[in-house]
Order: sequence, then C-alpha cells, then structure tokens
Amino acid sequence: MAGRPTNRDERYTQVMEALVRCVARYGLDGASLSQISKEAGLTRPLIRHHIGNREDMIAGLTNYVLNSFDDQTAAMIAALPKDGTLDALVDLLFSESAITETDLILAFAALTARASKDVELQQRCRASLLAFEAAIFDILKQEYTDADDVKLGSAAHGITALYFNHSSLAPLNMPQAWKTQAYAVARNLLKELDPST
Amino acid sequence: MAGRPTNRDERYTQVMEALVRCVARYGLDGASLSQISKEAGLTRPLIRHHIGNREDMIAGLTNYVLNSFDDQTAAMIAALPKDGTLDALVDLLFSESAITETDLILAFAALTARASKDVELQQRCRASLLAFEAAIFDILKQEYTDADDVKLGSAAHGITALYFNHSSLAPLNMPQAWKTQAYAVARNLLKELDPST
DNA sequence: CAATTAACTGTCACCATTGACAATAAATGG
DNA sequence: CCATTTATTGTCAATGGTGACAGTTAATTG
Repeated sequence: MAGRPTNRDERYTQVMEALVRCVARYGLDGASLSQISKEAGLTRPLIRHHIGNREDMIAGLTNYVLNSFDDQTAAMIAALPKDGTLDALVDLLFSESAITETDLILAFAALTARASKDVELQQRCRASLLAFEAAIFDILKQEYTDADDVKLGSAAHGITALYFNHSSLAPLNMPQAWKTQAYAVARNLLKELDPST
Repeated sequence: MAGRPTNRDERYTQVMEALVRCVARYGLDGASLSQISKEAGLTRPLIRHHIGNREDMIAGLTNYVLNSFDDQTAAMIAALPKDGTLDALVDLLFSESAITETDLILAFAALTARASKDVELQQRCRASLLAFEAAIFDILKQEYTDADDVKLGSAAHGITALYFNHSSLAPLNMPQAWKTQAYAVARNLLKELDPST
C-alpha cells in the first residue's frame, strides 16, 4: 500500500531553478535560504525537507548546473539544421532569446570561481567546458571537412570565449553596438575558415 | 603639535588587496570579516577602525577594483614599446605573469554579477569595460593606421573577450594547450588586420 | 617629559540565519 | 473508512557574524 505520491523531482527542479537565479545575482553565498525559498515560491522548512541543508543544496546546484550545461551542449548539436548550420549556431549562441541560459552561465561562473578551492569541482567544470568547446569544434569540422584542425580549434576556442564573455557580462546591460559586435567577431572567425577566400 | 602619524593609506590598500583575493575565491558575501582580516594579517576590529562596516568595505572595494582596472588600462598603453607593439600586447594580456591581475578580473566579475541590481555600479563597470576595449582599439589603430575602423573594433572586441575569458577561467587550471590557444586566437585576430595578406 | 593624536586590542550584546523537530494536512491503496 | 506515506507548516534553540565601544599602546611634537 502506497501513501501520498511524491513530488520530489518537481520540487527539486523548482528549487534549483530558483537557486540558479539567486546564485547568478547574489553569488553562491549571497542569498539566504529564506530568499531562495521565496524565489522558489516555497517555505524554507519545505525546501529543507526535500533537499536538505545548505551544503546539500549547493551540491545539488553543482549537479544541476553542470548537467544542464552538458544537456544544453548536446541539445545545441541536435537542434542545428542541415543547411545554414553556422548562421544558426551563431544565432543560437548570441541571440537575445537565450536569456534563460544566461543565468545558467552566471551560475557556472560562480562555481568556477570557487573551483580553485575544490579539486573535484575544478575537474568537473573543466570537463564541461572542454566538452562544450569540443562540440563547437565538431560542428565546424562537419561544415569545413577539409580545413586544418588547428584552425578549427582556434575558431572553436574563440567562439566559446565570445559566448562566455557575452553571457557573463549580460548584467552590465551593454549597448546594442557592443552586442552586435559579438556577432560580427564570431562571424569573422568562421569566415576565416572558408576555403573560398 | 601632531600625534602618531597615520597609516590609513597603507592599511587601506593592505585590506583591499586581501579583500580582492577573498572576493575572487569566495564571492562578494562568501568571506566573513574575520577571514578577510586574517587574510590581510590584521584583526577584525582594526579593519573596522580604518575602513568601517561591511557596507563601507564593499564600497571601498568597488572603487579600488575599478580604479585599479582603469589604472592598469592606462599603464598597459604606456608600457608598450615602439616596435613589436602587438606581440608585446598579447604577451602582456596572456602571459602567466599576470596572475596578480587575475584576481582583479575575478573581483571585477563578482561586481559585474551584482550590477544587475545596482544601476550605478552597472554604469561604472560598463564604463571601465568600454574604456578597456577602446584602449585596445587605439593601440591597434596606432599600428594599422589605414585599416577599417569596423575591423579594428571587431579585433579589439575579440581580444577583450579572450582576455576576460582567459582570466575568469583561471581557477579551472585549464591545460596548457587550452591556454596557448588563447594566444593563437588573439594573434589570428591581429593577423587578419594585416594589409599584407 | 608632557601632550596629543591615532593605531591597536579586548570584549560584549545584538541579530539574522540556520538546523532541527514536532505537529498537521493531504493523497493514495486496500 | 483505515492505514500509510509524504507533503507542508509552525516553531524554537543554537550558532556565527556583526557592530560598537572602552581601554591600551605607540609615535610624534614642543
């Protein structure tokens, strides 16, 4: 006989989404559990019941952020069309509609800053980042099959850097001209790979 | 008649340097005043005597970080040699010896993340960042006097993004191959400006 | 040496946050 | 309708951090 059905998974993501927003704005230790629970629309004792104490929460956040980032990387590959791949890629990374994912990158950055004190965290963040860069590389490779791998690697690195920088500086609300420049530079990096020039 | 000579300036920078390190590792709210004072080699009541309460400290940090960043920008321009300017620039930004300044960029990033809630901070960070990018632009302009301003702007933007990304991800202790790629991409951006190709 | 000024230390009360637990309400199976 | 399981709420003691102040020591001038 089974009792009341659990909603742990639902509550879990509910809290994690709120936590990502809080961490993006206030840092890993900047928000109290009350603030977080308020952001999640829940009570403080309730999030404790479902997730645990603060330590458990940031452990959960780590998993959530890194998994989400990896999932996003995989989804990015899957979502690209057969033709016009590169334009679609640049749009995907630098369009305004990626606001939700901006908080994820900011939370990733917050974890990154702490990684200097936590070897395991350091390794996991590094792996996710390298996987992202490798994914970009694969996409470029698929488009420019006969290009030099070194050049492809450089382009992938540059685009990754532009993307992280673009997302990390989102809170500064940079002028439109600055944002469009990110587009332009990304395109320039790709253009240089084009064998027709 | 004057009493004991003041050492406020000395203590001030002493605390600020410690604070930059703490903020870089633990975030704006991640370190207690005791930790900070310990990092500075002082007692907690003493840093209060010289600087004030926590609010005063982060206000001081904001000024310190942004001023230091602006100073660094100015010093960067001044330090460049007459010939081989661009190689020197890339070395200056991406060499290993810039470890001290890495914490400054990380602190800058911490302030940036909070800027979404503080309009004045947002403006100041934005101004510093744009000034940095403009400084890079001027350096490039000086070297390639007859190049297109749009292309120069793109290159300046790209180098800035690479530099911030490189510094922000320093805690991840990325592999050497990754770091040298930052060099390579920066050089590629400059190479494209070269009229001889 | 006296006076003065400021650095430095010791200490304490206050308060927000946290962790924990008991009690209640809700939903499901038999 | 009962038993069971879990969500949800209410509440409280303990902890840690903060702010503040009184008191002490050190350095400099006349």
